[in-house]
Amino acid sequence: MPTTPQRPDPRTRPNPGRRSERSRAAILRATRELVSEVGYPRLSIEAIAARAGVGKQTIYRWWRSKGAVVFDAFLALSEGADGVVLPDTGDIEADLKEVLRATVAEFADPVFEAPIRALNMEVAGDPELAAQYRERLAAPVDEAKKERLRSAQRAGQIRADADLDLALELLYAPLYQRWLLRSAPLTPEYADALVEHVLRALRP
Amino acid sequence: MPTTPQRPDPRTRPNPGRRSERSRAAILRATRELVSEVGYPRLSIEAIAARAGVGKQTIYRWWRSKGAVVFDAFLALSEGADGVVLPDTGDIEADLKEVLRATVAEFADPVFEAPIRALNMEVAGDPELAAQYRERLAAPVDEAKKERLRSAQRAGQIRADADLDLALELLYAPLYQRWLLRSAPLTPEYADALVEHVLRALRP
Amino acid sequence: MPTTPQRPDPRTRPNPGRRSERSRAAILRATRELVSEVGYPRLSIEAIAARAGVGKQTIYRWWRSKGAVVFDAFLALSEGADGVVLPDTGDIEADLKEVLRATVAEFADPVFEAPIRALNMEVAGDPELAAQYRERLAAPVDEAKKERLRSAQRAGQIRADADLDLALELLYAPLYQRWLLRSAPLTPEYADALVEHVLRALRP
Amino acid sequence: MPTTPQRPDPRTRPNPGRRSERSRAAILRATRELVSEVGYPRLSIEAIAARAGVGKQTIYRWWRSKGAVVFDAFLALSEGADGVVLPDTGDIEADLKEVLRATVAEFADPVFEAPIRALNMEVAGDPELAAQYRERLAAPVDEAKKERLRSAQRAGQIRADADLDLALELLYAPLYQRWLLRSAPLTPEYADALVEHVLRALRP
DNA sequence: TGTTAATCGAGACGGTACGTCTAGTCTTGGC
DNA sequence: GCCAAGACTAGACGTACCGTCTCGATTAACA
Repeated sequence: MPTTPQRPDPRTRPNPGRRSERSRAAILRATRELVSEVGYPRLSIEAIAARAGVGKQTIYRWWRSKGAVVFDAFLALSEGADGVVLPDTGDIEADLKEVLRATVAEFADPVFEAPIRALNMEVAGDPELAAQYRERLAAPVDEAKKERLRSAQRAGQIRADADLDLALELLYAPLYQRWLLRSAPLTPEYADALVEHVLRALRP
Repeated sequence: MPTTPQRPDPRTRPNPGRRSERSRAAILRATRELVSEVGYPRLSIEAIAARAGVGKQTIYRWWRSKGAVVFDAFLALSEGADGVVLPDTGDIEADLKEVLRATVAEFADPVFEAPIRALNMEVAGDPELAAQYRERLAAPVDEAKKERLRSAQRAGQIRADADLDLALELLYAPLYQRWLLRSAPLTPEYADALVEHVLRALRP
Repeated sequence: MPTTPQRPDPRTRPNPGRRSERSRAAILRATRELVSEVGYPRLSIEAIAARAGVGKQTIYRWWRSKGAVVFDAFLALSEGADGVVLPDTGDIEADLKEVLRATVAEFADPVFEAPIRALNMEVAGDPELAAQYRERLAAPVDEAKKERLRSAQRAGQIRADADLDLALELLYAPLYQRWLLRSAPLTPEYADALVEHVLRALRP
Repeated sequence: MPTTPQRPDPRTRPNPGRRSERSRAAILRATRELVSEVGYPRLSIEAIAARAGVGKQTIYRWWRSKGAVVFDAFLALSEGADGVVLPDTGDIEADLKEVLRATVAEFADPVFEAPIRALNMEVAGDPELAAQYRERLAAPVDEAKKERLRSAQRAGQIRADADLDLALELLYAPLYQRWLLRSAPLTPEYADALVEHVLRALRP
């Protein structure tokens, strides 16, 4: 599904039916492959076009920048995960530890690591992409997380007046920072400690 | 002071006295100017060399990459701030709020914002630079912050067994993340709320 | 008209109609100007591209080397002189003296001298260029000269079994050598003496 | 022995005894090796200095240009051949054929061919070197050749009033031209034909 | 014999140009 | 009118050398 302004929505698409779905898929696929192979900074539009068997203009026609292509390429992967729901065993601490440990594992997996890092670097430098990132990737996941926290509020495990946005940041930002800047090792124990500290701040 | 492997320490420097201090200073100065003028992604080694009145080889001789030059350029600025000491009024909450509000203000200042963002993007993508970053920029400041937290521990305002590294991350990572990804506005009130929440987790 | 292997013939041209005639002409024109201004050894592809308002790649795309560009630049000048015919008054000695005196004059003219010398130095060092030189520049002129010698044979002024290739060399090589190595002054009298000696060797 | 203006003569040498003969020999030796290995156009002063274990300045101090070094390097080889004498069996035709066949063989030997060609290209482009070339390399050999022709004059095999300089050019220039421009194959038969034609022009 | 000044190896310096790569635009011809 | 293909201008990349300029460290002549 389209992401960039040029093609923001399948229903609004300028020339419906004229765009080659074949080319679009080939471009995104080539982009994913190349990011894995050479890394984001060495990725070039030339190489994408060549790999995809596509004219460069076809890329420039539909995407604003290299970052936008990469964004779409990996957005396409996470799409379909729309109905994200976090586990809810009734024990918020156990559930959060599980989720954060999963995140730690994801960050450790080089297959995911490279493109996610690329995406984050690009997002850091491009406010427009950042907005896309929030709307299309972060927001749905964050909403699911907040829903789990609300459930904990109803269960009396978290203060009723807690700022859930801040709570999410307290939970995820330290992990994110360690990963992005490689400032310290990311371990399951770290995830646990993080959850324990944050819950201490959130309990009634 | 030197940062890159090629010139790791003035005392260990390969050919002491042979390197032109004049050129080194001109390069770092030109780099700072150009980052401000055109931004990091549009910064080129060619332009730095031209602006500094220096041969390109002189840059390649002493720095590994564009990122390394930028790093040194801004490192040189923060140097001299070696003996960082945080305010200590005896009230850890008030002191932390002041410090975090100052950080928020710094991130809001476009003069600092652009190069720091550039540096962070570069550090995110280059493990070697990341190590330099931790050692030379982050470590001294973090140590000062931890010293203030230790003082609070002695005053009984923070638990004696608290993990201070984690405490620092809880305080700063959410702020860092909001700034880097522009995921939400950075306000003094946010800084206050952050401090309040984190202290709740750390109190005895 | 094309010279280099990459574009050997307008009819065989790889992508007919794709190459920019405008750029090609600008490049050859700029080359001629620059050879005159700074001389061949100081001629650079960078400068040609800049003067022609052309990307460097456009030069590298269609020519193998600086020498090849220079070759084409001056080949383009002599083209059109395809139907060279030497004077034929019936007196072979007078006619040859006239032609060799003209060659002497040409070598003395600094406007022609510089590029021809550049071309000869390049041809001396590059067998491929040398082949082009023979085919496209030397051959037609040599053929015209041999035709005049054949006419003299028919008139009984030159032996019927004379080796005309050798005859040409005897006539022109001494002149060429004096010019190239500047081993002695080139004068009209020298041209006359040369003709007289060579004809003595060729007469029946 | 010195060649360039900076060191024109051992007796006039500015600081007699100060110059390192060791360095001079190493430079010329390295130059010969490198010309053979990479060819003249790819020869660089940097490489010569590195190979010779010499500072670049030591080369620039004593030679005007790359061409001057190469010139000296190969001049040193032919020196000692001062007292060149051509064979004199009494039969000028046989003797000249032998000498020209030897020249043809020399031009065919790749060991000699490469540096001589390099030297000729350089001499063609540098009038000052050309003068050196004439004085130090060509003159002695030409004098020996003319001496043989004079002997033939005395023997009545060549006209007494023949211009011997022109005679030499008629003999050697065609051969030189064929070799330099690779305009036709150089064979012993060609040498013979050349001698026969030229002698026909010179006989009484 | 010790002084002193030129030469030496070494290599950093400001530069120019190389030949390659990519950006982003434009043009052609096929579908 | 989109598409693949690829030529175009533009300009940065990182490398190779240029010729000049310090640096000490020899080193040879003179004092």
